[in-house]
Amino acid sequence: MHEYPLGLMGPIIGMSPDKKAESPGSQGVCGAGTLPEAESASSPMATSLDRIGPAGVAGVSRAEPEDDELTNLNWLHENLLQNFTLGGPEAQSCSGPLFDIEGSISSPHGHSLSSSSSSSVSSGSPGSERDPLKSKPPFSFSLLIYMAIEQSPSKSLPVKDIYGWILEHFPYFSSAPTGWKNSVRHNLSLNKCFRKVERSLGKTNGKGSLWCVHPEFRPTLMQALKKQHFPNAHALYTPPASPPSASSPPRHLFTLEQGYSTKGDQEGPIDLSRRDLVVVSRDPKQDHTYSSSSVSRSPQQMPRCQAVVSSLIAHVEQERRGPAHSSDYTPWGHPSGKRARQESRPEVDEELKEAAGSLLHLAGICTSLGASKRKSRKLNSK
DNA sequence: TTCCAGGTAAACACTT
DNA sequence: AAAGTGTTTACCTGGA
Repeated sequence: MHEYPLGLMGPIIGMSPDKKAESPGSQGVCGAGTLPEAESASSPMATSLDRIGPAGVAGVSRAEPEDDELTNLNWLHENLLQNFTLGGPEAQSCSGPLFDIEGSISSPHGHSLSSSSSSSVSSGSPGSERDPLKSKPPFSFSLLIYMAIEQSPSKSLPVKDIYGWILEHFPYFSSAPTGWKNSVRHNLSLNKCFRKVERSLGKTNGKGSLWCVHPEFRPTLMQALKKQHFPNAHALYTPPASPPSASSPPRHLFTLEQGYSTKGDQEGPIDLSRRDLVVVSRDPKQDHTYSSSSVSRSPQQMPRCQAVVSSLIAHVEQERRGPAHSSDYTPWGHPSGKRARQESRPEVDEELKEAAGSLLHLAGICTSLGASKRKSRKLNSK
């Protein structure tokens, strides 16, 4: 019917207002299953999520392993790390302390990210106009939430912790009007990618539920992340295949509907056509577009974003490739971790390959998009 | 011009 | 009662 220009962002935010109607069991699933706060990561829960693929499996060919070289992810990490360094000293200083390769935050509460990056970028001038940390994050709220949840050990976070993660990693929000929290909650509620799981009884510390990422949307979110992460890579990216045409169904739609992208889908050109890097508002109080898909990164911020995103990618990859044990989980505890891995690994590999490819392209790209269109328009209109 | 994604604000209900 | 949380609706903007 229509194509999602983003390739995936379409469905990320509630594509339709009535997500309950679209996924009838979705709420019930989460409602039925409780996620022990501490054990959520290792306690598979019976769920029908992995069976209720919104569109079934018709017409989708499952990914098949490609050549070993491409699916071998060792080179990816090398590439990722190497490319981080291309961003200059900041890249190293940022990517290092942010997360270890497994994606764990090196230290809770702002020390790892905020302080280290601040020292390397802002030179101790908080709120400085040139401080990329105070810049508007180049990610949509969906992706911010996704990153927050993915980075959590239990793959689930209460809203409050999501706030905290965002604040920690994007100090921009610390000085932004509080409306962004509303946006976060709005996203959680509306976005099909996120699911609510109840805290286990007896552990009802704090309000609200835990939120986690719908496993089926993980690839989608991951790809969206990369897309927003390397939106400019299209400048140098030469699609190996013919560009999507109106006659061809949107691949990402398959990806979304399936929950798992296929090799064929992923093998196609990454939709890097999205040029949503327009502006970075330096002053969150002036620009109320807290986060955005229409934001450009300052050159200083790029390595930082790469670090965050790429460590997340590495984190996910690590998880899915790690030794099979009971903690091979999804927040909903897919009944068969083995099966889930079998299905998702090729896909993840594919994504990682794409990410690496994007990074390679990015290596030669110096983000230098023009000034804000949106903001100026906004300001003018106000 | 239209459609859609995303952001924002607000209202409301519920829970702690 | 207050604050936090979750849901829903509406509107706006920008991009395709």
